Amino acid sequence: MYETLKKSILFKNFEIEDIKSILKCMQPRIEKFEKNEIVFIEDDFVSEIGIVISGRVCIQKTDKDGNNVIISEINCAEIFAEAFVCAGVKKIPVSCFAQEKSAVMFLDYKKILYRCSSACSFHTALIANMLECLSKKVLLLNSRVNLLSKLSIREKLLEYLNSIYIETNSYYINIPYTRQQLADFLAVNRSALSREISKMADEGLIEYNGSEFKLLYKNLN
Amino acid sequence: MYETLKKSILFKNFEIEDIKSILKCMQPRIEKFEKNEIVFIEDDFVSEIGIVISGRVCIQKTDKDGNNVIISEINCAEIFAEAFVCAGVKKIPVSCFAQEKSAVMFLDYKKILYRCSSACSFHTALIANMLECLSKKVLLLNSRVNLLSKLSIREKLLEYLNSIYIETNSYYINIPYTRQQLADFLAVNRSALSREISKMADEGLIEYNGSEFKLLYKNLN
DNA sequence: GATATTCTGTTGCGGATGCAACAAAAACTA
DNA sequence: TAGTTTTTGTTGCATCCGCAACAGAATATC
Repeated sequence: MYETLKKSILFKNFEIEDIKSILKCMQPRIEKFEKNEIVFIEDDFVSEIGIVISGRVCIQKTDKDGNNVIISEINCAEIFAEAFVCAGVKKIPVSCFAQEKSAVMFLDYKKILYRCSSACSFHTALIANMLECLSKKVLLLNSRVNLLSKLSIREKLLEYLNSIYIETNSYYINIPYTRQQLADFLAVNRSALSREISKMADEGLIEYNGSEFKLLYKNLN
Repeated sequence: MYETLKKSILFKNFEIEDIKSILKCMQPRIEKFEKNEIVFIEDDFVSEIGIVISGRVCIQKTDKDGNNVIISEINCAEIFAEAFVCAGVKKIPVSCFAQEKSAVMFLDYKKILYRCSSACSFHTALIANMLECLSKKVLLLNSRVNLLSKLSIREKLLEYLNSIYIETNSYYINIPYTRQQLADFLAVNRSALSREISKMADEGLIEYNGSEFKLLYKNLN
């Protein structure tokens, strides 16, 4: 667990021993979730920051027509709910589900922000890391806005695949979503997405098999 | 100017005298812009946080097909570019234009983050405010993702008008955008937006005149 | 105040996509 | 393994919306 925490941005530049003593002071709550289990749901009162210790969770929102949107995927060592807690929002406007069997550590945000006697020396570094977390989340959401503002399903999908390509630098992409989830992420209809994917395969832009994609158009230029 | 700064979240809980001494230490750069003038443009090297002293600027992005998206509007006393600077992004992936005649103060982010001899006592409070700025921006972008994930122009527009209604608690809404800008904000085609707006007026949902809207559906329930 | 420019609404057209229904494939369960 | 459930791809239909073109209104420029 400490190895995972050490990888998280929140504990960047901390040694495992440091993390241990900070946690001793913060008295985090650790909770385990089965696949598809609710971590929290819209309108819950959330006052703690979540850190994924193992597994993977997903932030999403369902509107009154039943349309579901995946806002972001939170992987191991990543943190979530920090912006709402940090901004003092009580009733959280999104839901969170475990995508697979997961463990989550919850930290009281106030204990990060305000000095306590023993964690005092780590305090400043923790806050600097918190700034980094938040600003990275802003960047993530910026790219999300960028994707969602594309007009066609094809453009959205290419934008998404491209972002993974840039991250991994590989033509072979394995996405962490089912078709329905991918549709929810791109904010499009599932069957229309399937249709577009197979059309793109017909045109020789991509090859695919379930959640595995190969980018062919990347070879062209 | 100091009155404006005092209103900004970054200088929350500061007295004007405090702000003056902080600024003396930070040596900000103040620049003036005419309407539609470029504040910065995509791929510029940006290392300073912007605060709008007067007027209004707009963060947007144009893709390779020439489609323009308005990411956010930055009003007087609000700050911008902070997330990119804070996250250490050098080449900024968005552009910024003055929406009207404006003045912008640019602050070196490092001088906020790292203590200097004279501003030392204000340092902690500044960073706490910075956290608030960033978390509020995350919330803003979250609602933006929520809006853009709506399927139809009508839903997007209603989502937008509703958010303003909640903010102002008034049926009478005056939006800060031209039609083209509203279309860019909702990520839809301008003429299709105009069509939908007049259709909604035909159906008695709204009344409008240019950028003035009256919500009629709000009276129904 | 005259002219030029920009903004807005309107409309026809065609294509993209949401939706529903269904069948095949895959994954899960007992 | 057999049966059940979930996931995925396919297709027809209807409609929404992007696009282009244009005209009138509003605004800016001189």
